[in-house]
Amino acid sequence: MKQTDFVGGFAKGLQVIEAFNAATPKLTITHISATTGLDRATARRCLLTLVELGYARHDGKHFELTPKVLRLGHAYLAATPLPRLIQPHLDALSEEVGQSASASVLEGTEIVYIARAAQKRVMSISLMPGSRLPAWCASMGRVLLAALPEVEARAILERSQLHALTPFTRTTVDAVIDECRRVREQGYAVIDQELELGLCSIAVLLVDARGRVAAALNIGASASQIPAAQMPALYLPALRRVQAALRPLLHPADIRSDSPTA
Amino acid sequence: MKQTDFVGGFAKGLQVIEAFNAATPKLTITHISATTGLDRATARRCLLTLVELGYARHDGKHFELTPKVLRLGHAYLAATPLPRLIQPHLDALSEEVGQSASASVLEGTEIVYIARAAQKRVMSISLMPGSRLPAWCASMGRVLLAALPEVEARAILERSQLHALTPFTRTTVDAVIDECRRVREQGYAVIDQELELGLCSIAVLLVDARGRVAAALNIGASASQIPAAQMPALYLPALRRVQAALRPLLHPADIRSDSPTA
DNA sequence: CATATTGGTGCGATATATGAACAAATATCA
DNA sequence: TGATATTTGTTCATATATCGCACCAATATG
Repeated sequence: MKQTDFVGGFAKGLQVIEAFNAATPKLTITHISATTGLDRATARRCLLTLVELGYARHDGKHFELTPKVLRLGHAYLAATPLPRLIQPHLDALSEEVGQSASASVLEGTEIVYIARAAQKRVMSISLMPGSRLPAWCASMGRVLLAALPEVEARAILERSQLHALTPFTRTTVDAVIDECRRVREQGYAVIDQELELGLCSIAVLLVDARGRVAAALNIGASASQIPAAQMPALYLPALRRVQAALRPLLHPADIRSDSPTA
Repeated sequence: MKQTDFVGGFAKGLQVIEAFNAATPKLTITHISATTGLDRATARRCLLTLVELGYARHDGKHFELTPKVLRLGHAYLAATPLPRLIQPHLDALSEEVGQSASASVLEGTEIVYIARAAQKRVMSISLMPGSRLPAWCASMGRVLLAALPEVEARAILERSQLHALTPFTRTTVDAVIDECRRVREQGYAVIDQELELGLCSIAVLLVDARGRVAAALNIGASASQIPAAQMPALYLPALRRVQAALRPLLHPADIRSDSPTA
């Protein structure tokens, strides 16, 4: 990439948008400047630009995003065949088994939800397209990691913060790699309350006609209701059916995002 | 706003992201240039910047967005109290009545979904946070328009393309304004297959403790299953209950986006 | 009340946008 | 098919706009 083919102001502006999150819904210029590492003057110009375009609001002191920024994320969901292709299958699957079904792709050390059909909620946070979870302790993350060459999976795990989210969480790179081997052999991953107490899930890969990984598919359930050990028997047939139905429909170009290791 | 407080490159880059949509998932430089009105050289620089940052991919010919752009839209959903406040109530409401429940805000001539709890799908398109529908023919749009001063509502309608989406669609500004008056009096809006055949819905406003409009709330159902005429009797009590539960929780600052009339 | 922090401003150095020119690829037509 | 026209992607020079710094004013903090 040539130096002259890069619009610095654009990159900085995107950084500013991403500086907003649950912990910091309303931000001051100085706060943004500190979070992004941008100069205060630059952060201010980006924020005022966002306000001018209607993507943010400013009450004189704090800035906050407006619903208009949803246009941006929605541009992906609307433009990309993959989520739209998968969604109806998720709806049907979710209704058939009476549990939530989701699809996600790997991005860096996290999985990003690209489609979801929710049933009664069992997780503490509500997931939706765009939501992110750490790959190493989510069922879809496990199958996606297992699909990578082991050195790559290991590299991603090394970059992850493997802290225990529950007493059941595997917290070492080797433990997760071992589990990924088993996942690769059996063709699915089961998570038993490693991400959140009371939650278990089962995931499989979605591959295209040429066997290339397009996304992951899962079903989540309440652990008290459906013990993890029973999940393969209960849900694997349905997951396999969706997997088979989607295989010929997935286009090779829909493959994972391969974001730079920034 | 001072000329020097605007980052042109940022604004142009955002235009480029929004140029991607369902009709045009993969775009060439020339296509983007034509859509946005930017010079080919400028469009190219923005696209290469997106690729460099991992928000887009480039196969030598076409550009397409990656799931990473979902981070941007999600920044709003994660950072703003309103959707997170409403979501659990939608989940409960949706489960109680066995139909899909959604919340949206007005943005320009459209409503933007900010939260949703889906049941079995009755619409042809799948809605999710970030999805947009024309305000004038959606139940939530009607209550939001009805809440505006009539001149403002009229101005928005004048800017809308009021074409018939079904044989039942109201297609004149005056007809919609009349309906808005009735909506304002009765405190809810019912749409009977004006947006899509077989789909009807009922909506109410969500207001904060001081009576200011925060969002709209609706329940949608299959028209063959639940005739529109029965919706108020069936669903209004539940909607009113959620409305009342949320009123003290909504903060005045969460109010609608007020995007510039660009 | 003194001090630290924040928001806003002006300016020079530097990076970007622009439109034309060129090259490569693609389409069109005899 | 082969020659020509058209479209597209890329490069370049230069006018222009942005960046980051230093500085000032206003506000918060102790």
